[in-house]
Amino acid sequence: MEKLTQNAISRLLNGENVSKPCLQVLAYKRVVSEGQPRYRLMLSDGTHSFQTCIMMGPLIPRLEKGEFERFTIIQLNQYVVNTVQDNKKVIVILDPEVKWKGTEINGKIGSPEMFNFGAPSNSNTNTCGGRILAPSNPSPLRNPAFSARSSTTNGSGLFHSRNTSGEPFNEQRGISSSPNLDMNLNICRIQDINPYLNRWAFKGRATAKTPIRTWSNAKGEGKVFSFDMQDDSGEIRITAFKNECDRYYDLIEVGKVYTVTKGTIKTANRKFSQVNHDYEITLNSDSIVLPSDDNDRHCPKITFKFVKIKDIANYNVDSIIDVLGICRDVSELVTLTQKNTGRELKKREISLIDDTETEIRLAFWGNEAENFSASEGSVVMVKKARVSDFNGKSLTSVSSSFVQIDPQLTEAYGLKGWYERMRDNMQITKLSVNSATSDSGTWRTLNEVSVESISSNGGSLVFSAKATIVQVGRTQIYMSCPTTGCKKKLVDMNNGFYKCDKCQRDFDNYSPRIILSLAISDSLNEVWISMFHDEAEKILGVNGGELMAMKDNDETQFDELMTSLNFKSFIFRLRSSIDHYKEETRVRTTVLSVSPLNLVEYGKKLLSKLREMDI
DNA sequence: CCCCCCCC
Repeated sequence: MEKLTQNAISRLLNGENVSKPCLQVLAYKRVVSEGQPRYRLMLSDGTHSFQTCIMMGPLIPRLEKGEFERFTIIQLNQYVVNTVQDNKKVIVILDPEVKWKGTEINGKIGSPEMFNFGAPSNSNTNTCGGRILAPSNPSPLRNPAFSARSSTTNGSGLFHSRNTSGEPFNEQRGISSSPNLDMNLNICRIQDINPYLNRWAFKGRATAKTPIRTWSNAKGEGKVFSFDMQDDSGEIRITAFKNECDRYYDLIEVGKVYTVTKGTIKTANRKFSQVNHDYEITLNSDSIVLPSDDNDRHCPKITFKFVKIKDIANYNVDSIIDVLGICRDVSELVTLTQKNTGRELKKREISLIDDTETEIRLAFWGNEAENFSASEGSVVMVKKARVSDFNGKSLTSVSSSFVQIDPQLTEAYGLKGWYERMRDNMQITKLSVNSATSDSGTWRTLNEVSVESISSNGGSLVFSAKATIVQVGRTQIYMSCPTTGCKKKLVDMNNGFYKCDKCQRDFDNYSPRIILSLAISDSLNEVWISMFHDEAEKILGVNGGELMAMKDNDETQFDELMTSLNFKSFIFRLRSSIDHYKEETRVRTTVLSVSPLNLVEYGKKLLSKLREMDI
C-alpha cells in the first residue's frame, strides 16, 4: 500500500497539487477519439480507482510494448487534469515512470472503489481548476484553485485567471489577484509575446500544422515541424525540432486550443513565415504545451476569409489567402526537375473557379500532389494558400496550407448551387496561363517594365519580349562552387584550394560562372537585364572556362566578343520584379531564357496579333 | 538547428 500515493485520486481530481503521485494500473483499453488513437487506463491509489486516465501520442508505442501492463505502478512525473463536457474530469498522463513492473506486484493493491464525484468530500469539485501540472516540474504553473472566477467559465482551470467580467480584452491577462496564485506567470496575448518577457504563457488555437520535414546539410541533420497558434490578438509560429518534434507532433491538432509556456522566443524571419508576428517560438526540452479548453473565449474558432478568385489578381506574390472554388480540372501528376539543384519535383495542378467567373490554377507538390484526388465539380477549400506569379497569377499549396474537398460550409453549398445552374453558361476569365497549352506565355513590350506596372501586377511579371541588345555592361566571371546546385562564389585560399562558405568545404577546383549585364531595347523602352551563366554561354558561343581564359589571356578578343553582342536581337523570356534595396524601390529584370529570333515565326505572331485587333 | 514550398 505504501507503494501508492495515499488518496492521490481524490486529491488531484479535486484540484490539489499532488507531486509525482504513484498509481497502479488496473486496466486499459484502446479508444479512438476524433480520429486519434489513445488509451484509457483505470488507475488506482489503493483507495479509489479512476478510469478516465489518458495516454496518447508518444506514450502509445510504450504502452503497446507492454511497459504499463496490468498491476504496474507508475509515477506520474507530469500530468494534466482536464475538465471535459458535463464537468467530467480526465487525467492526461504526460510523463509516466514505471516504479514497479506489473509482474513484480502481480495483484491489485487494496480494495479501491470507483471514485465518486457525488461524495460530500468532493463538493468543491467545480470550483477547482482542472488543469494541473505536477509540481515536480519546476514550472511557474501551479494549481491556481480559482474559485469564483473560473466557475463562471466551463470549468477548466489553470489559465482562467483572465477577467471574465467582460472588460476589454487588451488588459494584461493572467495576472491574478487571487491570493492562492503565487505565480509570476504572465498569460500574454499572442501579439504581445516578445523576447524580453521573463515568464510567459499564452493560450491559442492551432490554425495550421506542417508535416514533419527532415533535413540534412553541412551543419547536421534532423527533423522539424511547425504550427501556428492564434488568439484574438494575433498569431504566432511555433517550431519543434528533433526531440520536441517527436514529442509534440501527434499532440498538436489544427482547431484545438493549447497553452504554451517556456521556449525560445526569437525574431521571426518574414522571408520564411507568413505569420504576422515579429517573433516566433522554438520549443525546447523545458517547454510545456498542454491541450486546453477548446471553447476558450479568447481563442476564436478558425475562420476563413475567402478571397474571390477575381480579386486574387490584386494580391501580391507570396500573399497567404483562403480560397474556395469549384474544381474544374485536375491535371496529371507531373515530374519535373528543379533547374538549380537537379532535384526531382512532383507537381499536380488543378483549376478553380468561383462565381466571379474567374479561373485560377493551384499547384500541389510532393506527397500532396500524389495523393490529391477530387473530381470535376467538387468544391475545394484551401486555407493559407500562397499567391504565386507562376504562369500569370496562380496559387500554390504550401506546408501550412489546409485543403478540404467539399467542406461542410454554407459558402460551399452556395458555390455548388451556382455551378450547377451556370456551368454551361459562363464567360471564364483566366488568371493563370495553363502551362500545358500555353506557348511562351504572355508577350509584352519593355515599356511595361516599370515600378508602377510591376507593382500593380503583384510585384512580379514573367513575359516574353522581342528586343535588341544595345549595350554590354560589366561582365563578371567568378569561381563558383562545383557542387551541383551551389553557385556560391568561392574564396581563394591562395594555397590551391577554394573555400565554399555555404557547403563549408574546400575544393581544389571551381566552375567558372558568367553574369552578364545587358541593356536591351525595343521600340518603346530600354531596360537593363541580368543574364546568368547558361543563357550567357548560349549567346556568347563559348563556355565559362573559355571566356575566363579569353579574358585573362587575350583581352582584345574578349572585348571583340562582348562588342559583337551589340545590336543582336533575341526573343527574351524575362522576369521583372520589384526590388527593395536600401531606400530605393526599383525593378530588377533577369533572363529566364533566350532564344534566337526567328523572323518568319515572329512575323506570323505579329500578323495574328493584328488580326486579333481587327485592324 | 529549418528556411524547401520548387515550375516558366
